[in-house]
Amino acid sequence: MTEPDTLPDEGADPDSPEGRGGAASVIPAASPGSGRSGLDRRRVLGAAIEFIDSEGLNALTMRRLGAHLGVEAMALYRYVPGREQLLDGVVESVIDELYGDPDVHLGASHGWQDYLQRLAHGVRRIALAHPEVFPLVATRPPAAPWVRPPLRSLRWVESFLDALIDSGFSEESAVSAYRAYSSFLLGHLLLEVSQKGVKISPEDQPEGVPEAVAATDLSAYPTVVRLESLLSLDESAAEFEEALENLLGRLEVVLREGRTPRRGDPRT
Amino acid sequence: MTEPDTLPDEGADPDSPEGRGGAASVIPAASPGSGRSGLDRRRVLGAAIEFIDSEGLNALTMRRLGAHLGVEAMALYRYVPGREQLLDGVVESVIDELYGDPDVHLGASHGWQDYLQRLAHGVRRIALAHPEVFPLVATRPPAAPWVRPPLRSLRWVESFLDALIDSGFSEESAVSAYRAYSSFLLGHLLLEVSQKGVKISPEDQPEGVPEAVAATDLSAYPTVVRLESLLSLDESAAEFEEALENLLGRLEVVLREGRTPRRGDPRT
DNA sequence: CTCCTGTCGTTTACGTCGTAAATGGCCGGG
DNA sequence: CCCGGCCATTTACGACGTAAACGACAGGAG
Repeated sequence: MTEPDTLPDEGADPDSPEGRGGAASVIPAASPGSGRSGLDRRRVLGAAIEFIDSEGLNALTMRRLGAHLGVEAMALYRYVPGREQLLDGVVESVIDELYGDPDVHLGASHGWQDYLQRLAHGVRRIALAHPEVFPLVATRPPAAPWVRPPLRSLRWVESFLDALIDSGFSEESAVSAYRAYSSFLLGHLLLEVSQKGVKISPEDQPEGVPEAVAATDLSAYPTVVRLESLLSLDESAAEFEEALENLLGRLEVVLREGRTPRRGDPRT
Repeated sequence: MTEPDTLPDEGADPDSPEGRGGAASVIPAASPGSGRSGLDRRRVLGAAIEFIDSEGLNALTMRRLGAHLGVEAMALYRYVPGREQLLDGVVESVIDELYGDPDVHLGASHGWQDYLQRLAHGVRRIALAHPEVFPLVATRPPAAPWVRPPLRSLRWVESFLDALIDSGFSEESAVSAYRAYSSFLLGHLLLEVSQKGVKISPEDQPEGVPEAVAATDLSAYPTVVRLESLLSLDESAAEFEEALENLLGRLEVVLREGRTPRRGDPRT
């Protein structure tokens, strides 16, 4: 399964925003002249993403977004029906970045494992590029109960199912794989970005006295204290990779044995 | 009423709110008389949870919560510093319901697998009892980077690590298990509640003409259409169980082989 | 050139929000 | 009896989302 080249030696995360060519970056903006004014739905959505990335989700208001675009708040309503739909548009735009990622393919031309691996890393790249937006991707109610985050578009669901079915999966197995894959991506990536957020977010504490900070009393939790350095290690990339490979392994068994795994079946 | 009969055999979900004795239910409220007035931090938090469960997260405002308690909004500020901290308190209260769950233990007295299984189901019960609150549990920035949702309290982290270490896991394996377990819980439960939300949420559309509804054009997605019935099946309980068992299986291997699994190691 | 019509951003306005500050009722100990 | 502390209310302010009316300006038709 070749796989997209992987980690050189230690550390370097291939999905981190700086660590790659530049897919999963900002929206190019539609207008040809692309000068200052000339609003546009794409531009509004792009500015919203940019704004959330840099100021945080809570800071996004119609008025401020307007100001960011050099325009009054009400001008935005010509391109977006309201704030909620603006956020929906943001979510849609962000996952649409997948289409622009040259490493992610819509079909399983190099095998389903390659397909799933590339797709997973593509989504991870997006999550890491927009850590403040990803929780929105994760929690906004999907259009239909069977469109699951983070692959929130019919087109990707279709692509996913086709890829697996074309590769020999039964329809049941493909659907069940879709569910397992969604859970896996959502859990790992949401945890990873929420953790990333905490590294900076605790609203810069301009403590006059850096000593005696309000560090909660840890004496009741000796194990946590003892393992603090282990717990603080950021192994996101390795964990992601390992969980992904485990999932692929499970699916391989399902494919080989041609069945949907069921409770009560004898193991392996 | 020993449960309103529900699905007879196949489906009965042991974690669904009706399907159990009654752990993971509302807060008992502290005051003995427990009549009308006599505000209280516990009561405020309890009312907030109740309110979110019944009206949705977006509907919660200080003023409305006040009204719900028969009180003006400003009265709440005597018990809670502000809206954000109110939400933090809600999250904390909700996971504290774990302590009241007789099926969840703090130690691994019946083996680590029993411990993890009970804990997982306890959290799932909470998620299903408060589907509108759970996204908050999942996305609120945690206190420290190594306190991961959904087990957002030092006490549970301590309990988790101790349980595994006491059962023979190395410190590294215990930490790595903690991470994998968190991802698993978060992904599955968030997906499950978000899906549950969609079943009802699409703001009741009082369409005059039930025909020709704005159903998006599905003709471009034949596989999705063909598999719609499969996709719509709600197999949450089984998926959860299967993924949990798979995780336990992985951990068993880690424990037996006394190592932290690493990329590149020969597979089983 | 003038006028008409459509597009698009601005102005104004309203109701609601979170919350700081001042106010007022009540209650138990001197 | 009064009086200080507790605790809910009242009042007030700035920011928010958005409905509605209002210009400003462009380009085609006469």
